[in-house]
Amino acid sequence: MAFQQVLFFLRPLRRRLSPSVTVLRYSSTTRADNNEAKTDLNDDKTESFGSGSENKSLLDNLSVLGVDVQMAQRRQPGVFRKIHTNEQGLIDFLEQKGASRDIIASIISRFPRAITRSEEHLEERWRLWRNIFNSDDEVVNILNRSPESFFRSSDNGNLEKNILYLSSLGIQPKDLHRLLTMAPRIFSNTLALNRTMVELLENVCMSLGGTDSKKFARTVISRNVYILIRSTKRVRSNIEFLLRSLELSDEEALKLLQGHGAKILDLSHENMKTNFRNLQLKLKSLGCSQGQVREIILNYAPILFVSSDTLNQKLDCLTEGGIDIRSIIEKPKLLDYSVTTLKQRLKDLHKLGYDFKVNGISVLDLSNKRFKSKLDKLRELGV
DNA sequence: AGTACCGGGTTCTGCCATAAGG
DNA sequence: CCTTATGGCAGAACCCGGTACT
Repeated sequence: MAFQQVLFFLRPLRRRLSPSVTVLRYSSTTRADNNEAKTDLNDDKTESFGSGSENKSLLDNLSVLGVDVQMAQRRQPGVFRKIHTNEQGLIDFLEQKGASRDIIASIISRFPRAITRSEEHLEERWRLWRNIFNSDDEVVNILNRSPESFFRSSDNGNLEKNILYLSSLGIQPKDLHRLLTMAPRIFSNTLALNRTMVELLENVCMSLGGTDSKKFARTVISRNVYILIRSTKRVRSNIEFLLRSLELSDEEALKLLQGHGAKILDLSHENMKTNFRNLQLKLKSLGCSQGQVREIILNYAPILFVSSDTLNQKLDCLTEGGIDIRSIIEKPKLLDYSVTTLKQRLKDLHKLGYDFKVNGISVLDLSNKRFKSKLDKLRELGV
């Protein structure tokens, strides 16, 4: 560390800031002054400034870059009382990976502790991420989106173990890529935490009489990449709730959880219950039985993802548009589409005198492109 | 050719609480 | 007391198109 720090201070003054920025934001002191100041402070044997005082040169360096120092200090005050920081190393490192200065400033603003990571640490962590990603650009993108996911943990060994562990479940590189892209926090979880979630899934599988619990866990995780950033408490309550309230047989449960059911396992538990109750009430008001509530969920569980208000609106516009609720229960996937889209389609079809009773409702469940060409064909035939 | 079935893409971070370590 | 590392939480859709089937 000391050696690293010395190198940092002795680094030749490469002017990285554009002159205009320098003029605008950096008036009285120079970089050399700052370095000198820091070198002096380095002789001090303490690791941090006294309570309340902060590293002035660090603040200057960062504000020159365009870091929102106020925000950064509010988020992680401790970083600013440290004597040894590696902000220039981090800046150089990220710049060399293709990050713009704006991105770097934004990263530090949102996760200041990033500047405490050493050169070796950064190199190693980047290397591990790059094993999964195809380019530095992809990594930069994720860092810009979620600096915390990359920088929160200082434990590269754990990161490596996570990758090995997930691979050992049979998760393929393509899916690892999806996991790291969509839920990068997974890789900063401790191995133990990830393992706990996987074991929860495996236990669920075994308790349902499943034979390949690894495959079960792998499938559920691939279906819903957010599972591993949720608490086991949440996922467990959701699974228990679904099994109990739908009175699923083992086979039904295994099928549902490895299919579209996986999508809703990361819902907040209260939300799942609320949406479930609402669906029950709404269907009841439309004259449906409990069995039909079960049926609609088994046909497409992600309708539990739709908030009460939105779901009611969708069902209302469909039933008012002359669609039998029973056909919705059979093909609930069209509830994926927005209220706006559904209304527009109903209007278009109504104009053409489309009869849902004769022709079914699957016409509503098409991509925009397909729906348009379908409309064109109907017009040709009809007129 | 038209339809049914199915799976995938997007971006889901930023904050707080607490344990761990000193 | 301080810090860092880590777990957990809220909030809650919409759409596209490949391909097998008919």
